[in-house]
Amino acid sequence: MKNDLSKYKKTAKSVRKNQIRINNERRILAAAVKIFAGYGYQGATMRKIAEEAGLPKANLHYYFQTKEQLYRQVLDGIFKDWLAAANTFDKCEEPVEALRGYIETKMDLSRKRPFESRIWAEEILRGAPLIQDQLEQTLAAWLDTRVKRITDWINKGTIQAMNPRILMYMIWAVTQHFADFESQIRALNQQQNLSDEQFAEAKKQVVQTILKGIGALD
Amino acid sequence: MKNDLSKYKKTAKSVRKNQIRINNERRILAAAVKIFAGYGYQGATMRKIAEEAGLPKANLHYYFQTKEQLYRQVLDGIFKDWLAAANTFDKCEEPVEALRGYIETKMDLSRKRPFESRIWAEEILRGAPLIQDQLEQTLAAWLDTRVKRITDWINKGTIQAMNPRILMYMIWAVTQHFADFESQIRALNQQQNLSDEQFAEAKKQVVQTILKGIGALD
DNA sequence: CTTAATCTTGACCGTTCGGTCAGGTTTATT
DNA sequence: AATAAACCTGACCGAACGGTCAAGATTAAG
Repeated sequence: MKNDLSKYKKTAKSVRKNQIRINNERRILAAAVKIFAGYGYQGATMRKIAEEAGLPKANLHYYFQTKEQLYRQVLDGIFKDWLAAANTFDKCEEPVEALRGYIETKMDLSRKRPFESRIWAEEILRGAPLIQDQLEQTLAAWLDTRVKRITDWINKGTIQAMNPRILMYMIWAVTQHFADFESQIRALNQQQNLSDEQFAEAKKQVVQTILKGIGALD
Repeated sequence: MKNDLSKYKKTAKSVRKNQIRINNERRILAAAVKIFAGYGYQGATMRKIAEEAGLPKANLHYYFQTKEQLYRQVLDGIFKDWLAAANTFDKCEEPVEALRGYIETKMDLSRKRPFESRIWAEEILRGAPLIQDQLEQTLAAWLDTRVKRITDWINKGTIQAMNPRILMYMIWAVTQHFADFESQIRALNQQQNLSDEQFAEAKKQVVQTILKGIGALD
């Protein structure tokens, strides 16, 4: 009992795009993430992305008009993941639970999707030329909400007095460091990436240090 | 009673270079720091650096043969500052003193020389193509020494048991975040860079959180 | 003053970049 | 089967890149 969309020809096509388009856009975006993360926006070339995707360069321009548009779509995807990582934070009532969940989620994101973290980092490093608006509006509003929750905890005496914004900056800094500075950590770890065990230890220590540091533990 | 160097013509010239050369190399390096930090290695162009330095492009190639050599000299300068920041750490006997001094020094470095921090960050982000050797040798040895000191503190029971390397990663991550992610912090602070007061507050909270987090305070 | 060394620079070069396009092929619709 | 829409791609383009060079200007040395 499948939906009959035949009578909505054009509408259906714009909503549920051709499978060819869906597949190729996905392939190109995946290749773009890899190349942008590895070389930076300027260092990445359409040719490299095309090679990674296994498509001719001209084909990329058929699906994405310009390099900048392709880059923007990559950034948009990353931004959504960024915000979605806060679900754990919002679900929990107590600071220990909420912050532990958020830190762990951000650490897992660094581990599983380091490319995205590096693209984000480079964009910010360059002064956020393409996502400044989103930072000032969407992210600022997002942060305000969480700051209010943390302020409530402080007022209730569950955690010690502090500046909630600086706490969030610290959490972002530490968790994303394991993706963004991976090559430095590798060089300091006998040229080996952190093993799963080492990363689990790092995650535990990060949670412990921050939670204890704000007086939410012990 | 000044030294007579006239009879050491060539030697003197190679040791104490012409003032013209000294001045121009300094100008070019200062311009390079600014441009590399603002645009990244690939995004920076010799023309932009030349404009910033107020010199013709060909003149840059007279003092620095290639863009890569210029970039290498910039990186070398940053690396030295990086290591020198540990002086405070080494001078102090007690963990609270030593770590507080090191964290504060690194925070001040982020505040006063954000360009250098961003160049370093981008180099690591790209996989440290030019400084991998220095990371694996000089920085690894530097870190080993400090890890031993922290391990001593742990064995003496002055601070709680932990992985000293992860502690250092956390310190680096947080302190450098204030330089590397400055544009993000600005967007979340009513489009204003942190004031001196706000930065001082951040510095205090970072020190407090980390020291308390590792059980060195309270 | 003479001469050698150093410094300066506009013009130029080969390469690579992002992007375009015409014309062919495949897929979907009737 | 016929037509239209969507997809594919080699060849090409102007612009900008890092780098070179020859010839002139300035500085230092004897």
